[in-house]
Amino acid sequence: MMPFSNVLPAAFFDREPAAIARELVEMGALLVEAQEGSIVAGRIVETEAYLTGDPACHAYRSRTPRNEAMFGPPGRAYVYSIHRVYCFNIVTEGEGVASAVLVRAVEPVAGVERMQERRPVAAVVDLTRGPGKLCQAFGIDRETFNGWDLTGGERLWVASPPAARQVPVAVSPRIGISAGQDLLLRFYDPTSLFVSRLPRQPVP
DNA sequence: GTTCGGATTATCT
DNA sequence: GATAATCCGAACC
Repeated sequence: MMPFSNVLPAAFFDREPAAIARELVEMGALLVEAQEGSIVAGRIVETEAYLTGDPACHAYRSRTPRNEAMFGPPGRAYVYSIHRVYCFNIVTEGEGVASAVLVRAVEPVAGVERMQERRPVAAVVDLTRGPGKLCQAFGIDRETFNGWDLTGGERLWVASPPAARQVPVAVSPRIGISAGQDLLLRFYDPTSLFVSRLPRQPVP
């Protein structure tokens, strides 16, 4: 049996995105990329939710070719490029509702050598700590994977872990946005070395 | 057609 | 922590 085959179904993603973002970290969900002869997997340790009516959401202003995938059914991928880098999101809620969960970091579980082929860096921690980095390590690009059905268990999917677990979850504002900074929609495992940024120090 | 800015990263101090 | 790199997409004219 193929490892990491407990594929999360569309129903899991047909819910409010903040709850999904939190649960993916809490349950230790796995992001899996497989082709013949190779498999790459990582535990999701950092996510952000982007909601409808949220000024930081790409679909806040209007429906455009760029954000089209976010309006699709739950459990699809929304991949976009920024500063010449790809970011990977999972579309949430029903078709026609534009919301998503951004996966910002994973902790490698399998296929480190394959990741290093795609992203030659000295330190393993630099393979997948950050949204652009993990896309490179997993071979995720917009052309192939924007709109990809992640619930089919083919090529790229999200799985629940082989053994149930409860990961601690910390909450903070989202990273790198100018609007919606007051919302606490970033979720991460505070014990993971693969989280992209430590919490900002409180301002006195 | 032109302008503007970004859900980042690498590299510098 | 600060900043340059760098280019695509969206908005506006």
